[in-house]
Amino acid sequence: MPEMPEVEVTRRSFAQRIAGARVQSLRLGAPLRWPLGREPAELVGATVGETLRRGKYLWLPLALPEEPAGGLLLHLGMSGSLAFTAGEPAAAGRHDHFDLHTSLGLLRLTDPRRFGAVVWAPALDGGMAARLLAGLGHEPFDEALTPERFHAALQRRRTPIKAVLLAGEVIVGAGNIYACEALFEAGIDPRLPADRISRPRAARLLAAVRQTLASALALGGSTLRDFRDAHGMDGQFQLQARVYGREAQPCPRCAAPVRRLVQAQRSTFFCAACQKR
DNA sequence: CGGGACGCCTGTGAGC
DNA sequence: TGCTCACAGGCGTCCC
Repeated sequence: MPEMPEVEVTRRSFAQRIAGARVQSLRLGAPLRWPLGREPAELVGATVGETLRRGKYLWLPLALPEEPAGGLLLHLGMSGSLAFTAGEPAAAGRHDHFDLHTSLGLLRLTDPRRFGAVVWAPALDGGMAARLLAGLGHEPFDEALTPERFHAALQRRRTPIKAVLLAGEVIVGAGNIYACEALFEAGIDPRLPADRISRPRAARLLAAVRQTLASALALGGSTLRDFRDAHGMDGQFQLQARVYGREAQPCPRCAAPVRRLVQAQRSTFFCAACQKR
């Protein structure tokens, strides 16, 4: 699934319902991206805290009686989704690779491609979690990320702006869909080296990223194939994508055909007429 | 070091 | 119908 809106929509759809639950058992399916890093039996009896999000990661705090708090860092990879169900859980299917049975219900990770991860860490800023989160940029709605700072960060990269957005080292959360959409909204050619973007255009891009992500959040994210929130609901943003997945269709602004090219091994969709270098 | 390619996996849809 | 191929929302790692 997995850009920031989908992860955040998922978080909101189960965080309140699982908070305070007592862990009863864990079930691991096929290996995910990394090993759990902890004996599952040792987590039985832990109390679930408030689920947080950092970038496209979720942090599920688990308080154990006999040791300082730790938790599970979850990532949904390309094809993962989480479901939280109270009551009688369905039997695990072939793509269900992590089950957290609790006193309030079952949190289940379904991930056909298994690029996702569930990793134990002693703290959000410790162990494996610290390593994985170390290089992340600002949260998109972090007010500390001013247009000036955004522009200054872009000035330090010569890579195409699309790749800079995807890398998440300046600003996290925009994956392939939203990076394409934000660049379209800002009228910026995805091939433009980041350091050639003027201050006013950087400000416009930052606003476009925020507006695109906010819009996707409001629409429950994008469901291209498998994304569902933890209630099993589809997202709707994909229905209003302006360029993503629309190769050869008319640009909604100028009617020129939307083009596709490959950058950093990923498809980029854009309008060569509206998006300027 | 910045920047780019690779690989992890499975599923789906297009084209033949 | 059945096969092969390209492609898919991410990201850590390795190489130059």
